[in-house]
Order: sequence, then structure tokens, then C-alpha cells
Amino acid sequence: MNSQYSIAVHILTLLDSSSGPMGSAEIAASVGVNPVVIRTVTGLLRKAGLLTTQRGVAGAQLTRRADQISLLDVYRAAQAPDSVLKVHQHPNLACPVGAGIQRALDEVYGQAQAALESRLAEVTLSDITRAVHQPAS
Amino acid sequence: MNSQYSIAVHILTLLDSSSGPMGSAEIAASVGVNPVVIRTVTGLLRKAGLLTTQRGVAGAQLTRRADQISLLDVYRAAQAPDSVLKVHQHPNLACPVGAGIQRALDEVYGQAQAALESRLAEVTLSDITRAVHQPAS
DNA sequence: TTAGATGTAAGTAAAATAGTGACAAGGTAG
DNA sequence: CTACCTTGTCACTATTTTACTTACATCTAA
Repeated sequence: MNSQYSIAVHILTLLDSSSGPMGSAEIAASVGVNPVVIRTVTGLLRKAGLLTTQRGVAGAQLTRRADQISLLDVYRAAQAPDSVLKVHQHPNLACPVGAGIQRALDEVYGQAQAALESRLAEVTLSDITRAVHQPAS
Repeated sequence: MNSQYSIAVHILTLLDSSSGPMGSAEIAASVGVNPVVIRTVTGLLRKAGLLTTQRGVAGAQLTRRADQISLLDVYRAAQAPDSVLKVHQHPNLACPVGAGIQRALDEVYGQAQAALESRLAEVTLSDITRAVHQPAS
């Protein structure tokens, strides 16, 4: 899943905005997906230590303050791709260019990915919560 | 297509490395795809003004020096996505968070995309050609 | 005219993504 | 302890993207 990341941010924002704990059905209603999807994503977030849930009892809750959670934390937790840019896979290794292009692209793509992640690292869940509740500009 | 971008870079690197003009079949052999794919991508690159081709006559060639072509130029030409990060599509607008999450994410994703593109803008086709022909480190 | 190249449309195959149903495991209230 | 609800997971189906291929009109050059 690819929009898992956005769903993860949505879930965490909900938890940050809500006073009490929220069940997967309730969260699902806001996100607009099946509760199973919510439980899958909260499972990833739990494994990453961003929230806690308990089997059998409704409700997930953050493990730390929202301003201590960056969007990069969420990105990693949601198993988003290591690189959003993909190299084509069957270059001809007998050709000098075909043989070297993968390494060259991996290098550049790595740098571009780092730039993207670095920007995500600067935004916290608190920033998102604030933006979400702000009246449309 | 998603790896179209990488294929585009591969094609341009080939042209930059080659002395004479190269036909779609020849290029296809190095990239490892069907010649039709090459012709499709060269079509995009031609529309973007990065190379020229002529119907009926074999061979594509760059319209300007390789150090005057950035990977961002290629990114745009290859119709790569405006944003590599995607927002989920059915949030519940009746929920405050559901109503505001899209705008909030679009904002952040736009910044992250800008960071990525900015990095791509700093790399030229010459840099890639150089890296490609460098012995493995 | 003939051979070979590009440009493009149309269609098929494969793969990634999304969505759903089922159920075991655990918790809580009565 | 029973009934009912919730989470965690698996397995399966559907939809959408992406990849690949065939076919052919158009054009060039010899």
C-alpha cells in the first residue's frame, strides 16, 4: 500500500486532536476506509513505538507528545519506500552505459530521497494538527 | 509508467556518450526494453525540447550540451508525478480532521517535493555521464 | 520502388494497490 | 462464566497502474 503513509498521519492527527481514546471503527469513519486497514496501520505504528493499543480493548493512544513525533518518524513507521524514485531493471550490462547507469542513478536518487526526508523531519505531528484545525485560507 | 524517468535519463546519457546518432533499436538494446518504449520516451523528450528526432531517419540527438540539461528538466519532461507522496482520497469531510487533512498534507508534500526537485536540479546530465563511465568504487 | 526508421494507437499481460470477509485471541461488563 | 465487543491477522477478490507487445500509418533515403 502506498497511501498508507497518509493514512498513518491521519490516524495520529486524530489521536492528537481527540481527548479520549479512539477505536478502529471510529478512526475508520474519519479516514474513509475499512477498519481492517486502520488496524493494519496502527499495527505498524505500534511496532514503531508511536502508539499503544491493547488487544480486546478499544482505543489507541500516542506514546509521546505530538511535537516529539516527526513526519519522518511516521514515514519510516509506515513502511514507505526507501526511495520514491525507481531505477529501471534490465539494463544491458554488456553496454558501458547500461552497466553503470544503476549505480549512478542510485547515488542521485539517494541524495534526492535524503532531501525529501530531511524536509519531512522538520515537520512534527503538532504542526499538522495545527494546520488541520486552522480555517481554510 | 513510473520508471519512464530512469529510462529517459538512460537514453540521454547514451546520446551524450555516443559519438554518432543512435536509433531506437540500438538504444532499446542498452536500456533493455522494447523499441516502442524508447520511441515513446524520446517523443516526450522531443516535446520538451531536449532532443531531436526525424521521422523515417534513424537517430536522436541532444539539442544542447549535456551540462545544460539538469535531471529536473528530465524529470519534468518524462511526466514524472507532480508529487511522489500521495494523499488518501476519501477522508470524511464531516469530521474536522478529515476535512482539513488533505490541505495540510498537500502543503507538506509540496514542500518535500520541492526539496527533492531542488536536489535534482543541481545534477546535470554531464554528471551522470561522468559517474556512469567511472570505474566502480 | 523497396527497405528500414519513427510516431502512435490499441490491446494484452503482469504487478502493485486497494478493499473485504472471516476468525482466533483477548478484554470487559453483567 | 457467558455474551458481546475489540484488536490482530490471514486469505481472498477487485481495481487500478504499470509494463510489454502487436500492428500499422508516415516518412526518408538509396
